[in-house]
Amino acid sequence: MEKKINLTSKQQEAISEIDHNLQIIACAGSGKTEVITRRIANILHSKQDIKPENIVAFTFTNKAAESLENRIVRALGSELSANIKTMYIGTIHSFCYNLLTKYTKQFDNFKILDSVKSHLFVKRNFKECGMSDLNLEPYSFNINLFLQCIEKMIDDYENSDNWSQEQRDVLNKYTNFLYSNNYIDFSLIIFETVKQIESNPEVGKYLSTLKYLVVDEYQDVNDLQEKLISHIANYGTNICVVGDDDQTIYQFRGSNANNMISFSERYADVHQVHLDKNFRCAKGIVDVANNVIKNNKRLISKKMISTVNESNGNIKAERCFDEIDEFNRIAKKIIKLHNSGIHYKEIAILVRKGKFINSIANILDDANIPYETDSTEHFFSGNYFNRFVITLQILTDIDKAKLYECWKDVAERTNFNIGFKFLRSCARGGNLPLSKIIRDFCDKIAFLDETANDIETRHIDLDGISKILDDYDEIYGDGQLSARINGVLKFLGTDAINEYKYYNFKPKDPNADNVQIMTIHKAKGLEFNTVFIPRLNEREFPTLGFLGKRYYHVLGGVFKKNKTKYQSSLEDERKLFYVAVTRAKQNLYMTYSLASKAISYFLDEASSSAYLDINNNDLTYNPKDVKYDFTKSDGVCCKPNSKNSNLEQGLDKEQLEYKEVVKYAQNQLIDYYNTGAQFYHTTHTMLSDIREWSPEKIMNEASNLELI
DNA sequence: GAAATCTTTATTTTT
DNA sequence: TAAAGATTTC
Repeated sequence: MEKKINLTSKQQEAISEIDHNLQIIACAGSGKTEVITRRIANILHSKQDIKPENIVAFTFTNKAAESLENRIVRALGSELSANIKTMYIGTIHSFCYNLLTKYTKQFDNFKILDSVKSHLFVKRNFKECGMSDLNLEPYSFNINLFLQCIEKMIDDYENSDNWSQEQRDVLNKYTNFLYSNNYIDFSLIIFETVKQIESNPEVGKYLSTLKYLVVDEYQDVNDLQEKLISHIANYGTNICVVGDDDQTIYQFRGSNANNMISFSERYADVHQVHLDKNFRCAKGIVDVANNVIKNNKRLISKKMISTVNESNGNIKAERCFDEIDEFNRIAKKIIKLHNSGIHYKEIAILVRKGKFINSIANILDDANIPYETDSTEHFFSGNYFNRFVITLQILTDIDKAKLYECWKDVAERTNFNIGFKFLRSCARGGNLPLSKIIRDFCDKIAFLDETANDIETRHIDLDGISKILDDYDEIYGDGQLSARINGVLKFLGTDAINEYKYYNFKPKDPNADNVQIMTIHKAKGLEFNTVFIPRLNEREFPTLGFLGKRYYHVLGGVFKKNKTKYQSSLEDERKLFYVAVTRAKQNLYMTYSLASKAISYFLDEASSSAYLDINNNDLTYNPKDVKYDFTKSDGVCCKPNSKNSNLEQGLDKEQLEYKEVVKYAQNQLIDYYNTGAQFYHTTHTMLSDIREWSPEKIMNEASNLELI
């Protein structure tokens, strides 16, 4: 957000409040980072005894930390920011890691297991980690499920008296085995830090030097993190929390908006400031967002106000045939916008589910629109991934022709021969790290030849595969080469794709002019001139969610009783929609499909805003040209007699079915199937049969009965 | 035509 | 594990 010269009185109030605990309730686009920045600058300017090292600022991500630090440096000027590095600006996790390594003997040279390495570590030592002691059936090898259980137990440790003895044993087994191998995971970092604060006077001494703590994105803090914050507050530290309970979107990780709501009750002497002016979004966009979020039961009442006066913005919703049609229309619209002078990088496509990113990317490829995404699915289906896999295979099964076949378009024959010779020598003996083998091979075949036209992709792909191989070798590096190759090939074939799903292999280039495709979660805190939100159908957004065996099925007991704690509700999905909408400065384009499920509730709710222009009518199609996939889920329609039916009660079967078929028809193939619905009602022909018919047949049958 | 049974398929992600 | 679609059985 550009720097605002004129501060509102509320912003000024927050910046000046440095003597009491402070809660800033900041709506989207309210310039909260600017306020935090200036407040910290204000502290350093007006309190001579406060040094940067007496201030701590928690951010949600490392990226956010970096940008906050840059802004503080700018705000302070060169003299005051000289020892800015002594101020802690970063995530809660790194803060805790620093404390543990600095103030404890036990953890002073521990390594962190991130989610990928945890996976590999547990896979290798599943018995020692206690995995076989939990009943994960029928998924006894679902490591993610096991790790989920561990994480929830750590979060809930306070109540461990209410767990079964077996569960306490499993957690002990897991932590002890990690610690005996000099590893710690992310949940344990905070857990152990809290323990240290409670017991280690050295840590207490350090905390008492902290005079100011600022917590950004406070609405997404979980209970363990909140405990840490309250411990710090006990040392007399001034606490300032900033957040918006309407933007809590990480409840599945334990984000607890109640922390936000009850802050002023739990902390002494709290001053509250509401920043309700949105400097980002045009009036219409704010109106749409307000009209949707008002359907949540909100405990902190507020109403966001747009201060953008130049235009009301363009807010459109469009009905499309299906998913692919939606993405094609988006591509067309992007070309139009770009021709009218909007940069690609000012355009974002925000999706509820990561799985759409790939097919959107393919369509943008076809339309020659440059884009950027950090979905790694793209990496695993990319040009070079499979070649690396084959190259690794060659190490256990020498096949020169096969190898040449896959590299011949990028390698000269002579270079290739040198590379092959090298691979053969690796296969014979030695124990080089796998990433070194691949890198050296690529070196020898001159893979990173600077004249290659896709040189950037080659660099990214080689870095990506190296990272995966290094992660693998960190856990399995002591094995025989052939065992490691077989293991890593298995990992690459199945688990790696899931484990690296949201990992950014590719550093973002801020100067590149690319359309941004990402999940809404990733768009938190960002803004774009134009935002597209596709797939606004029921059970897509809001998503159906909570399927599959979950941690509370495994753990049962108190975990089952409190399962809603991490479950996302309709209200949580609405918050996510709210976040997506408020990323847009000027243009907001939403699409939904006719040929799948019913229209999203949220689009319905948004339509109570006069600014939303819903285009339901321009859908012209020739039934002969359009192939509908009736084998897909039919959304609102399900068999009333089904055991699992979730249809509302209180209607008789016929009413119920008629209601459902009309709803189905309205949402799907309006004209033809509306007729189809009447036909159903009159003749009692099975709905499933009608859905097999062509539109022509329906029209024909219906006219025989004079239904049209 | 209804009921029972079988089959398929299941979010979001930071550190 | 559980929802919902598909298929079979009665």
